[in-house]
Formats: sequence, structure tokens, C-alpha cells
Amino acid sequence: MHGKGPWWQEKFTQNCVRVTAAREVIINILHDTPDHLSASDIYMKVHVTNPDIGLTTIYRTLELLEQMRIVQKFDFGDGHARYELLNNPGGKGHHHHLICVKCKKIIDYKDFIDEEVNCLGKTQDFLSQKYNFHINDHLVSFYGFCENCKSES
Amino acid sequence: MHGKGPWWQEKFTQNCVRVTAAREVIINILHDTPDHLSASDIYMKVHVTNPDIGLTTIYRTLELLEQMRIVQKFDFGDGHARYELLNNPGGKGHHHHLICVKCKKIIDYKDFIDEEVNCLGKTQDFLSQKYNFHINDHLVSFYGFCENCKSES
DNA sequence: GGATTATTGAAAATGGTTTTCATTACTACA
DNA sequence: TGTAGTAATGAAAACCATTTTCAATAATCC
Ligand SMILES: [Mn+2]
Ligand SMILES: [Mn+2]
Ligand SMILES: [Zn+2]
Ligand SMILES: [Zn+2]
Repeated sequence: MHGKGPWWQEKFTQNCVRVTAAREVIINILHDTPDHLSASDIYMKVHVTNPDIGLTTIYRTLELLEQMRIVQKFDFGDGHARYELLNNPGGKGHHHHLICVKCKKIIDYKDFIDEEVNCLGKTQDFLSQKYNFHINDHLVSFYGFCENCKSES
Repeated sequence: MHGKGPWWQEKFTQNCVRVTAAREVIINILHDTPDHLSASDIYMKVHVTNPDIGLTTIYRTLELLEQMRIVQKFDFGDGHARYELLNNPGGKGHHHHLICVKCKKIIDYKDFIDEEVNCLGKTQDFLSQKYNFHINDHLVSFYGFCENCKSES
């Protein structure tokens, strides 16, 4: 697989957005992790190989990528925004979340996702009509206590 | 309907939590609004009738009520936590959200909620087993553009 | 009433995120 | 290959919702 650059680079050049080292590193980090990283998580990982890249650039890049619909921003309630690669080539597919309210552990799940999305699809159609919305996304999360935390409480 | 105080007061006295004017006013405001108020929204409403109640108390009360499971805290991504009365007597029943990503308008809906919750129930059972979680809540939100905003974009 | 202890407001601190601004790095084009 | 135009960057400062501190006050129980 050689030739042109990665899938996301054309999105950049089309919009006069330059391909820079910082942006490349950040996307790679998000691509390689199974976790939901915060800005400073990413900063620390970036810092290992690129100690010249500042936290400000991390924030700016994440906002840019969010607006280009390359990453999605989440707030799980622990005071840090968290980011994950959107459903792009090489990204995770659409999934929902299972969140421990105590230790904040987050599990991506796809079990029953077809049935869920099917059911949500009907709701979406109905809501679009009734409230005259143009719906293009949904979020489903379950909350509770994980294996470790449910025994301690 | 007279006699003892409102439904929530017994929850207080059981836990050595005192019934104060501030707490009473805040619960009443949350009870009377159809909106999803932020701490400073509530502060401003409180200030009209009780200018002696400070913003700190609003925050403290909301955290208390959240921990007593009387209100639920939401983050819709606009930089302010928002609160709504939980499914208590006099509160809204369980519902899901339809959110405009542009103007941040939020609609509570219950359409298809039975089908949704039924479907989510199956998922919940499966996830509980598979990941050994004790699940006690879920969140479903649809995102898109509302009537007004979809024409402008 | 008085002792006990929860609650409170004001001010200060906190901490994640954003803004400012001067500098640097691309990119296009002559 | 130089040069103008513009996008991107880092450091420091600003921002701002929320939390903490601490001395004063008010609810509860006797
Ligand atoms: Mn995820
Ligand atoms: Mn609601
Ligand atoms: Zn846990
Ligand atoms: Zn709107």
C-alpha cells in the first residue's frame, strides 16, 4: 500500500488545511489506541516522540479534526473532554458505550448493535417527521458499576 | 394534599440533611421548568425571589441532589452542566433527548420510548452478563439540526 | 434556651480550555 | 530560486465554570 498519503490527507488539501507533523502524529495516536484519550493524554503520548509540540496545538488540532468530522468529542463527566477517531477507514466502526460510574472505565460494545440501530432508526424517522429535525447521529450509553467496582460498593 | 411536607423532605431527614430555604427553592424551580437549566440559569431564577442565596450554594445543592438521585446532571457540550429533576413524584418520567447541534435546543421525547426501552433492555441484559456490569441507567440522544437551523445551514 | 453540627456566602483557588501575539513554516507564483 | 501571502505554532496570559477555604449563621434536637 504505497502511493498517495493516508485517507485523511485529501480532506485536508481540499480545504486549504495543511498537513503538518503535529496533525499526523495526533491522528496516528488516535488510530493506534483502543482508549478514549483526553487532550493531555494525547499531549503526553505526543511528547515522547515530539517534545516540541505544545498542548495548545493538541487542542487546536482536536477542534479542527472534530469540525472536519474526523474525530468525535465526548464528555463522560470526569472533567476532561475525550476524543476518538470517527467511523473512517481505519477507525472503529459505529459503537455504543458502557461506562462505570465509579472508576470511569469505558467499554466500546457492538453487541446487539444491529438490533439497536434498527430500533433507533425507526425512532429517528418518527422524530424527524414529528419535530422537523434533520438527524444525523445518535449516542447510546449504559451506566453502572463494572466488575471491580460493583463488589466494593 | 396537606399534612407532611413534600415527597423529597423525608429523603432529607433520613440522611441528616437539613431542609433549608435554598434547597426548597431550587427543587421548586427545577420542578416548574420544562427546560434543562444550568447552575447559573438556576441562580438567576433564584435571585429574583431570594437575592441572598449565593451561586456557591446552587452548586453545592445541585451536587447534593445529584448524589441523592433527585436530579440528574447532563453535559450537552456547551460548557455548562445542566440539570433536570429525576423520575420522582412530580418529575418528568424517563425520556430521551433530541438535540440541535447548532442552537443547542433540547427536546425531551417519549415517542417510541417503550419500544426503545424494550430493545435497550435486551442489550442491557446481554451486556450485564458479558461484561459483568451492574447496569442501572442509560442515555439515548439524537443529534441533528432543528427546524430553524436546518434551513440556514 | 443552648449545645451541636450542618449550611451558608464571599473570596480565593483550581484547572481545563481558549485567546493573544509574535514567530515560523508552507505554498504559490513570478 | 526568491518573495509575498497565509496558515500553523508555542508560550504566556486570559477565560470561566466549578471547587475549596473559612469564618459566620441557621436548623435540629434536647
Ligand atoms: Mn468509544
Ligand atoms: Mn430532558
Ligand atoms: Zn469501575
Ligand atoms: Zn437549532
